[in-house]
Amino acid sequence: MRIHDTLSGTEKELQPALAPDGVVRMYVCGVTPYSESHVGHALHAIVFDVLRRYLDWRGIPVKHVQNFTDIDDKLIDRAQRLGIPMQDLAEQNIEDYHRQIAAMNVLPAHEYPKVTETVPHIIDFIMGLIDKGFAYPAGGDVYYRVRVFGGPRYGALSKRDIDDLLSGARIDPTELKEDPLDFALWKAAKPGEPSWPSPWGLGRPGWHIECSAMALHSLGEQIDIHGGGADLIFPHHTNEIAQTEAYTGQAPFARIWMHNALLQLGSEKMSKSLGNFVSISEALEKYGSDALRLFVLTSHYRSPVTYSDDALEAARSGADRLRNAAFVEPTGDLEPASIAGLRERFQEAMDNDLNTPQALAVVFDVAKIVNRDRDQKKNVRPAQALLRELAGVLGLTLSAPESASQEAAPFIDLLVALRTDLRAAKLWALSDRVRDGLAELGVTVKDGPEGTTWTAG
RNA sequence: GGCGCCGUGGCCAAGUGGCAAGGCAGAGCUCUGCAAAAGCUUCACCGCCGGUUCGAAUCCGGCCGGCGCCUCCA
Repeated sequence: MRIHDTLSGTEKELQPALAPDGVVRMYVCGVTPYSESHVGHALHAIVFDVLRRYLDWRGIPVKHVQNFTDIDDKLIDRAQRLGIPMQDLAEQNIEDYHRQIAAMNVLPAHEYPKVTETVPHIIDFIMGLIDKGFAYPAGGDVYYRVRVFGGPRYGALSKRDIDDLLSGARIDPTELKEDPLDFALWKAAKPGEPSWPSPWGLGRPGWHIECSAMALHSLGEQIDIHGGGADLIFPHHTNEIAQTEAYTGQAPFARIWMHNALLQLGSEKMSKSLGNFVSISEALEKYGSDALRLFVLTSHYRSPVTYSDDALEAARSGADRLRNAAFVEPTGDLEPASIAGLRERFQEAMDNDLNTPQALAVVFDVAKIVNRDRDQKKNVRPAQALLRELAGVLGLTLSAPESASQEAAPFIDLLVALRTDLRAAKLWALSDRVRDGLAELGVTVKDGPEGTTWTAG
């Protein structure tokens, strides 16, 4: 398959994998767990989950590593304000993250490294950079020499000129940088901050070094795919390239840099620091997992999407349509309609830089065939099986609505049976009263040629 | 200021040289006691202007209108 690579600006063929075992090495930058996850993180998780599922489906083995940056300025600030240890706060939010992505049917990564568990590797990494002249200690800090790495090479990912960056460089008079462009690999501890011993005294890792160290140790010197949100292109991924390529002497660090566009809310980017976010749990409660996924996947991962209730409701209706088709009673036995070519169309779309909107169009086409076969008394099983298979690659569950309660089911069955008798007696007013009453309680009753069915939820 | 992106039917969104996928919403019909679900039919010439080409939504130039990033951020 082909995936757009941010560094070259072109689509690149994914295979063959770099590693001799043929396993695709995929490192995805995860979250800084200082607060609840929002739907922007959901989009990110869904995009890489779909890539992962698709590779699985194609039989391409993949190792997916996603980190938690659990040492961070905001984490420290917030923990201090709450009066709890930084690690406790991080763990709470990491647990929340795992819960939310599980609720979205996101497959867990194979590894979830944390900075707090990587500090020794990070220190080794920084020492290596110092040895090679790419980094220098100053005070209790250690900085990376951007200009030694090289301007054009440093600006390549973000397509910027190093001298333009200079104007935006953050200048903190307490830092002892040789050059304003240099960035911190290690920060000396301030009073009250969590810290770790190092050759440069007590301190903690800077923001970018953890990912370089984790990727190196979990996946190796060169990897196939490095992913993350588009907001990480600069400075985070830019600095990762500088660190890793300087340390290993190997280039490129990642064959494909894959970035998802950011989710917008109204016209503003949804962001934790802007405080304008919708949490994942909120969205899931309102619309459900399949609707959220459908919303994300109806646009291409590199196009920004705007979160809105209208869009989510439309997605929910679409999800209902797919689910209905998946639950059509497979009673027909005439020769089924041909589904030839649909699987290929799906694969072609996905191969083309994960074109999920086109892939979804195929899924909807399959749903249409299911419904048509049903209406024509044909065997719907082949189309239905394909529907479930392809929807599954996209991580859609198409699961039946949650039954209100198992205890209620026999009573609902009884009411529905009673209503069937009323209908047989053509007592329409009474039968409608039963249906309306059940509807108010959240139970939908449908009369079909094969009898009456009901769903709750 | 620098870099980049976008403008396709009522809404969302693919398509990036050969008569415009899909979803949601709407209309008509079919089925149905009614309803729901479903099927069939119907609904766009692609921001504006110019150019290249046998042919452009798709390439080039200009204009108008949105937006993102530029060291907190998926």
